[in-house]
Amino acid sequence: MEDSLAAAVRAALAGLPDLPDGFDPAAVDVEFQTPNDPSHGDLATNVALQLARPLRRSPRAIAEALAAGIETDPARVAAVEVAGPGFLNIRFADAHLAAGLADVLAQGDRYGRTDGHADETAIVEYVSANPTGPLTVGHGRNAVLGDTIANLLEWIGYDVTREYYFNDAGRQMRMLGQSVRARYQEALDPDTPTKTLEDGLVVPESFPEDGYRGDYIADIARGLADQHGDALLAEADEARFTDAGKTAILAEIEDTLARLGVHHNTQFNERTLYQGDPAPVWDAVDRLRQRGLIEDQDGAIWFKTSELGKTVTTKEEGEQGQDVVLVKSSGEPTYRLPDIAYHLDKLARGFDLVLDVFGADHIATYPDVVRGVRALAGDAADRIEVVVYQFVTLVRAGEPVKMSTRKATYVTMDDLMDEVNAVLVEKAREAAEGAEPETTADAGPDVVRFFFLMRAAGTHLEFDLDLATQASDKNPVFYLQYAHARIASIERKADEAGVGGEPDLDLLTHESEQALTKLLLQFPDEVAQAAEARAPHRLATWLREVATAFNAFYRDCRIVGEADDLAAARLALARAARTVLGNGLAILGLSAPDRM
RNA sequence: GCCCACGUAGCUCAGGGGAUAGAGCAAACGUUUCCUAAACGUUAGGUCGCAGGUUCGAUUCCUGCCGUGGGCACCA
Repeated sequence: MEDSLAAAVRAALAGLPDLPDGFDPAAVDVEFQTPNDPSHGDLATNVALQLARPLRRSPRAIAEALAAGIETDPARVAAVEVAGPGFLNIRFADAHLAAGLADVLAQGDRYGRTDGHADETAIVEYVSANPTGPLTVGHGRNAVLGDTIANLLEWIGYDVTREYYFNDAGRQMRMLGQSVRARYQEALDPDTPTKTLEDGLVVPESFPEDGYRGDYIADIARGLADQHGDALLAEADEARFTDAGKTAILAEIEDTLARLGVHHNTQFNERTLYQGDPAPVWDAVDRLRQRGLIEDQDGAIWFKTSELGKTVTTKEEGEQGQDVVLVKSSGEPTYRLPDIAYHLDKLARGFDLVLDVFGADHIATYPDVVRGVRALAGDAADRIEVVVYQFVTLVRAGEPVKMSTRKATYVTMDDLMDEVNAVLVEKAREAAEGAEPETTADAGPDVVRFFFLMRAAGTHLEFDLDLATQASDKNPVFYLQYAHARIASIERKADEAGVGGEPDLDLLTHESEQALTKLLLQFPDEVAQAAEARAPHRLATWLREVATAFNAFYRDCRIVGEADDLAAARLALARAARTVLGNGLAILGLSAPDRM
């Protein structure tokens, strides 16, 4: 619709007399917006205001000439009006709305999909939590964002691969193994000598200074003790313990993600980057070296990012170039090297879009990785894109909870979902006056998902546990779901009453009917915009408008009990609204209940 | 100190070069003989952090300052 209107505007422009030399009407970018004020029509363009200077004419005069010269399809456009300083306001014809509505119903659960990126592939990397502990609230925001962005990309045509990258090499994994091993010794022999850490925690003497302190470590160790007795004490290194820890923790993470409705197609193990001949990481180093971007110093391997424009500014020395370490003098790579190799791998797999979702703590690190990739893969590095989200601050009893997996001061996603769900079940029980409530579904995931999705990724998210659980029945997710359930209920009632048959959509002339219809027709555009911006919260915000518009329609227009033809038309509109709400909820990864 | 993000109603947040800046919660008052009241309506609430700049037009873009959070290791 907007494309054809833009073409019509350009055609009208071309027909204007006395155009200045060198002015190309075909090159004018005609943009439309939906006015906030319905009296300004259904679509508006400010093209006349923008052309005032190049055409050296008043915007109002341009707008009037365009309005007079534009040719539009009377079946779709009812009026083109000039307003204000020179806006061109376009009003849809009723037939356009009826045709659009029929299209919604025909497409059903595919309505909203567009093919702007058909034949393109994308890989979205998200969660990628190291298997050193349970999934925390911070990981949860990553998981939900990544999963939903992947959904959005699919809806605009991408063939999407959802990947989980495991940092299963390096120091953290060794630390995990040593932590498990220490707890294993303790499990076998309660008299194992202990020490007290800074924060007062009493641990076995062999427990590493910054080991992982959560109870789950002791649980895993106890499992090993039960299964193997003291046979593992003779193990030369901690590999066996690392493995046991990793396996157990991954299984737990998988369960939590499944509960959240988050899935991946592929896993990528960091370890594989060190395997093969040549191993991808060392191959990357060699190739960087060939380009003169490597310098060996103090036994470490440096990446000469200074030659690629990286600078650091200090008060004493001003601005100067800065290099970064790829491999420490210990022989152990920093995160940068495997990350470079990993992204090269993703590009080599041929993806058109390589999207990473990660927390604000990575904000300063990815440019180094991209520099490395660009040095070796050239402009293909442009396909790499990053969605950075700010951390979730958890507030409990008015106090911020500082989260650290290692120190075991964290709230897990499961805890959070359990807590939310428990409160909801309790409320449902009260509402049912002591009887068992009808619904027993786990509401935790929907509430938590929506909470994470309703805000822009880049904003700090304060999650007040007390408030979130206390006010959880006010959570806007229920507003959307309730509207969906309400429509489903109406459809059941209408069915019983025998409402149906081929609807005559031209009967939908009520203000509330038209307002709702216009909103529903925006859905594909809203999805596409949210997807292009990698911004799920836009869809979440917009869906609320749909629910509100439906509630207004519900208030003003009855279905069951009205004349047959009108009832059938309204039922069709209600069904279209349920289609949009249902599809929107599906993209956000939320359930769309038929009753509540 | 340097880098990044954010600063919009009492609170939590949308919006974004354009016409009168929005929503939810909280506050006050209403709506149920009728398809789900988890709903709907009305009222009240604003110097869009501050100061410059660009522009026909800035809350939106740019610069500086202030505030908040995060990052600035041969940690990831």
